[in-house]
Amino acid sequence: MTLFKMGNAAYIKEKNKRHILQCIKEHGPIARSRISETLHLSKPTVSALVEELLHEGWVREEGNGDAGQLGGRKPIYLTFNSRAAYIFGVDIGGTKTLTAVSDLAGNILGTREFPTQDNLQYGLLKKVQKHVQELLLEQQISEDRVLGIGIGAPGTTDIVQGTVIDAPSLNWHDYPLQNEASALFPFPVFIDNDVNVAVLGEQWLGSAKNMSNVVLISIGTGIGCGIMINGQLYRGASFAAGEIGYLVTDKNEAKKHTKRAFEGYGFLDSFTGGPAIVAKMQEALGDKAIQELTAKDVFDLAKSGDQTALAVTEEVVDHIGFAIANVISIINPEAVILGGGISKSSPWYLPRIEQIVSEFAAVKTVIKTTTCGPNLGVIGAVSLVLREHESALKTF
Amino acid sequence: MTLFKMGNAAYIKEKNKRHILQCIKEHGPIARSRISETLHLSKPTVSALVEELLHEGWVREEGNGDAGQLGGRKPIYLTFNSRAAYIFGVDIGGTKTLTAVSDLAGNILGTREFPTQDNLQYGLLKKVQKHVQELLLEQQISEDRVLGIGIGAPGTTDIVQGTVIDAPSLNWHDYPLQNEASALFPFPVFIDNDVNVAVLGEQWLGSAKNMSNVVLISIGTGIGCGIMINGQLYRGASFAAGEIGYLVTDKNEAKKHTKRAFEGYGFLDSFTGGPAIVAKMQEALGDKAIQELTAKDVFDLAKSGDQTALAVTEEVVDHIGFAIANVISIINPEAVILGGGISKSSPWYLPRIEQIVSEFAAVKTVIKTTTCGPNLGVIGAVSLVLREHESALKTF
DNA sequence: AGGTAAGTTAGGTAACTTAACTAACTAACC
DNA sequence: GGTTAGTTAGTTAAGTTACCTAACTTACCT
Repeated sequence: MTLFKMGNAAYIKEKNKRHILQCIKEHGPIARSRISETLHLSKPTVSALVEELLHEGWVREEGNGDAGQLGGRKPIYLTFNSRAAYIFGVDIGGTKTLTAVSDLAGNILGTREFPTQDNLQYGLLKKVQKHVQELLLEQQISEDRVLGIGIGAPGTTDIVQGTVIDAPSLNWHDYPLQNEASALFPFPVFIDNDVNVAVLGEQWLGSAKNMSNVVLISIGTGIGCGIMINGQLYRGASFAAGEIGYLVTDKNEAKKHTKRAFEGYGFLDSFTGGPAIVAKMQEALGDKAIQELTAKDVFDLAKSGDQTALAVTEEVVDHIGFAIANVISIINPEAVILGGGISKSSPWYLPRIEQIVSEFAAVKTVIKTTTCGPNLGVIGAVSLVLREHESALKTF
Repeated sequence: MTLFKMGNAAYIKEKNKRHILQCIKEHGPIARSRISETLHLSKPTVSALVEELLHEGWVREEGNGDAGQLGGRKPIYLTFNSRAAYIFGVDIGGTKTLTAVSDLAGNILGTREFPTQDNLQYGLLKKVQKHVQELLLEQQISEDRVLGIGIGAPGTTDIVQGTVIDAPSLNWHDYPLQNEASALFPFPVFIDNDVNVAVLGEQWLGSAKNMSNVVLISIGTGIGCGIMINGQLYRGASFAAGEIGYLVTDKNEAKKHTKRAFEGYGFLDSFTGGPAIVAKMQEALGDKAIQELTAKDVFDLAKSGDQTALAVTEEVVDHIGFAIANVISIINPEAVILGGGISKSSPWYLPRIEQIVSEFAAVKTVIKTTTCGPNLGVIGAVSLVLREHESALKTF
């Protein structure tokens, strides 16, 4: 990839430049003089690098501030130009695929979506490409102003090879997503697992803002978990970190099943997965089985007071609670964020999870729900681009 | 701590110097010219920095190598001088406290030990200090040649405050270990949890050599787990990462107990802890209960074929197996290393654990046992000093 | 001798720093 | 109300440092 260089003067200049840009981004309107103080860089250095940043469009001079009480020249405020470049985020979900453009601050400027399943055969990426072009036109953005496109895929993803190892809902196996996408877009493509992408989003603009160690647990079609450690996404030795669908929360139950029972999915999946919930419910209903039942229906029934549904969902929530407690005992995150489909009805089951966690986890840990809403996936994908993109400073 | 400086020329020089030293350390006897190639630094730069390293004693010129087939000047081989400085490692265990001196390559040059419990009241650190002085004398090492002393403590450790939050076996609660020790030694003191220290050791010189993502599970008095992620120790948001004594592997069993049952220790501890094992065995024996029974006795009995002991230990091993499977599903490490007291009898129960892991964990993962032997603790403590010590280059 | 490789010397460049400057403003005094 | 002193923001100029390239010496092979 990028040439291995480490010790020359250019490296230190770029590093300082990055720091200055970061400082302006974080500390809002700020004067050169203040940057010099906080970053322990000399005033001339800051001025020179800011000059370049101004030229390159990353930064704007935004009017003069007031002078201090004791007098002195007015500071010239610098602000980060979040419109210096644009980023595309794509959230490939089991049901729909969302495409969005955002500025550098994560403001979603426009979105498009289409049903995933209908377009699987014909070329899902072709459709995304169409939406990207529509959004470019709509928002009057020129291609060379786009930093890159981030894609979150619902399955294990090898970000080194750029392939989706396994995404059952899309029937993708070792699908070279990054290569396929790179052929369609004139800017860099970054891909990752949907849960990983979700933590990135939540840690950037959601309820895990600025937390260095945080875990997002997504409960939807399956159960998954994205882990951030030391402010960085942790993917594991073989991109399988956070596969909590395999957690065993009941060893006696587990021993009853043979290996076959879990082929392709884990112990916990067989209790908390959508199909499993429906099956359990049907079994409990016996001859009163309902046609076309979904997991959401079961939860809705439970909420409305149905005793059978309540028993089934309580069991599910219990399993999830213990799984979360186990994650906490191992990872000791600052907070656990709950996301995914079921997180909407969180007020109902959150107390039970909190209770289990407070009783059984090694440390008291805050449990929150996502705050990014339905755009979490695309926001995370955008964040992925910002984090992985090496040269977020190169002139263009 | 160390002054915040990042952008000046001195920084890049030190960085390059470190890289060169690292390169010599790793790639054995190596010529300046080869360093220049592998590190992409110019020959004059390498020569200048090597000159300094020679002066400071970190590096030695070790005879000339042979010239190449096509002729040319013979290379001057450089080797890392592992005797440039020395490090002390202290392993405070529940039963004994080991003190060792090592060189920079991790060679243990001498050790001393004393029973921990007998010296708790009188001043454990005073005794360590005595042993350190003895070793300095014995090995003819002058104080100012010592980089630091690393101490592994059997309990949750706050490495920022430098305190041991809780170490039941020593009756330490918020004990300011680092401060207390710093008062006794004329060189820097570094402290950490015994399990954390153990992974460091195992990753430096043991069976996890050079692995970036690895987990060490220690089964002794309690069960604990040290986690390395991206080549760095991961301690968690509140130094409680890896508290697998709290993992719940049987939610129905867990729900039977009230919170009180686990006060201070976790669900798994209540099945795999020494006292728990003994209690289970006595219960199984009924009126045939044995006086003065220890957990080790139970395992020994099981190994000799005692049916009651076999049943009890099998249950314990099962719990441990599922706990390890859960750790793997969450962390996805390159390998899991088993350590601690019981790891000696590993050939006996390892197959069962491997079976559970292969059946229930999300990914196939190698399970190994420690290879550092009884010195793992002190080697880890030495490694801690090497890793935490910022200025492993400052002249002295 | 001619070729090759290791390591050194000399000169140039690029980035930082400090010190001194200009610019712009407040406060206070005559 | 005008002048002067003090303060802060940002620029200019000179000096430092650590890197690089290019040309060299040393030492060895055939």
